[in-house]
Amino acid sequence: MAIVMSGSAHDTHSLRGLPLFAAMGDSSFERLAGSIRIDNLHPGDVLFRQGDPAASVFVVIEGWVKLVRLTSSGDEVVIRLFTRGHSFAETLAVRPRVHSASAEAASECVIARIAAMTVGRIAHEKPDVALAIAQASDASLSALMDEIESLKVRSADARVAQFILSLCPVGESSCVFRLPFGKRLIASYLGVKQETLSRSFAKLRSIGIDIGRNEIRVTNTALLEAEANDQHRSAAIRYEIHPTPG
Amino acid sequence: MAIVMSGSAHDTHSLRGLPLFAAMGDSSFERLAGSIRIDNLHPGDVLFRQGDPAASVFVVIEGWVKLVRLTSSGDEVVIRLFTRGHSFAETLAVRPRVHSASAEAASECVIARIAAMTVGRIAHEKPDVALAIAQASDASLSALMDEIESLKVRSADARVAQFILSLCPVGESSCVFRLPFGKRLIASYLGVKQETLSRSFAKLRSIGIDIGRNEIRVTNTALLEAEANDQHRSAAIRYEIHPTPG
DNA sequence: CCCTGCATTTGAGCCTGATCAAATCCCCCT
DNA sequence: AGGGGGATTTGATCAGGCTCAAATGCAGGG
Repeated sequence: MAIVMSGSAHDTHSLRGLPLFAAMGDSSFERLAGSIRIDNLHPGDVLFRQGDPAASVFVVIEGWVKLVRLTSSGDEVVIRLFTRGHSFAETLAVRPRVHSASAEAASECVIARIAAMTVGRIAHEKPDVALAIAQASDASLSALMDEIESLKVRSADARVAQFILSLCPVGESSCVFRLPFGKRLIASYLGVKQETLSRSFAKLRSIGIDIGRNEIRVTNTALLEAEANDQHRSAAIRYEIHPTPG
Repeated sequence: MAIVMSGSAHDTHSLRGLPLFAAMGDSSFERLAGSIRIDNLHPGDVLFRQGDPAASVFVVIEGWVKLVRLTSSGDEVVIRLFTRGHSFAETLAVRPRVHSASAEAASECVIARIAAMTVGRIAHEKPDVALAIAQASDASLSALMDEIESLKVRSADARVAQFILSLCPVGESSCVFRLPFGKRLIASYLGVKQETLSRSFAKLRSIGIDIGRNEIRVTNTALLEAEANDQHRSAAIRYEIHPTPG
């Protein structure tokens, strides 16, 4: 389970498969590999804070990292959750800049970290590295767009269902797993209050989703999927309901 | 006003200042310059559709372009609005992919377009081009994060105020300008219904913001800013309100 | 100048999700 | 086993924003 600190051969090999690294050539990866530092983090450990100058590029190997912003009114909003394979702060390696959000471990986790300067220097020489960065940020872009779409058109219940669904292993019609982090965090990520989240969970129980303190049991993924797509209110067909008027 | 079609010297010079191009070196820009095509678009003109394979990289020179997604239930959500200087679909030049959203002119506009293959080819040789792409996508990332934050914590009224504010020229304490596009679009971008938007506008009238059919008159930017930050409900101080309990 | 069609506004009522408050439940420590 | 203390649930109520529906305003065509 635990991955050894300091890049051993085994680490290096498993990193190679993660999107950011998979997108670059062998020689680029080799050059980078020597500078990769592996860290084990505990929930709450801070990777960087909003306003800090960017110092590293990160890749999540195991566990979860939350990206949060402090609002002017003092509360924190979760912008995004990163897990296995996700990289972040990659684009900041390109040109020294300040982080526009804070990152913090949301669970026990293992992350790879490379000094931004190193990545930047190599990226300036090897286009494939720069392109890998661009590719990774494209993935982020898509993820954020999904989130925006969700926030704009889906109900809180649907977002909750969608989130649980995203935690289920793909292809399984039923599954049991544990929540990787607290419900407080889930609520903030989904943009709802904790009480609302709790009530949402309660509703899900009626379609065979059982949410305990730390454990989730899904008996039928298909039902969950339907819920995530807002079945019930707003039937899909809205236009063409008028019998030819003229 | 109109910029000449087909890259004349003048075009090239003005393009150079736009973020995407400003971030690359002279020689890279020169190579790209020959492949830039300038297009004049009318509202509704489609640049690409969700699902299309990416063919070009775009930069808005003048006017507005909307990035929209079709939801499973058939209605369209505006994900983002691009205007002067914004580039999009840059990251797709890196590795041929499919667009995850559609882009369409939201007003009369002028855009620069470069074949994705050309950009991709050059980016593979010249790191500064790849880096310029990464930088541009970082800007997009920030913008999307702003939007997410806004959707999660701000009220509809605050978002509306914020939007109007974003249209005001910076540094002016009062201004008059016209809406670049319809209110229907604004509503969808802000994630509210048209009726709600209309009522929001009505409220703004009480603080000196007059919204006509096409024209907006702002008498005091500061008031607008306060509104955008959700002044009134939820006063900033929430903690430490208990007189020492023990 | 009137008419028609569309965009926007306004009204009334409802529903989702927030708020405030209290009750439980768990985990962990002693 | 007993007792915190935080996390979660539940209840009651409120309000922001949506829905349905109708009125009004504006622009182009005849």
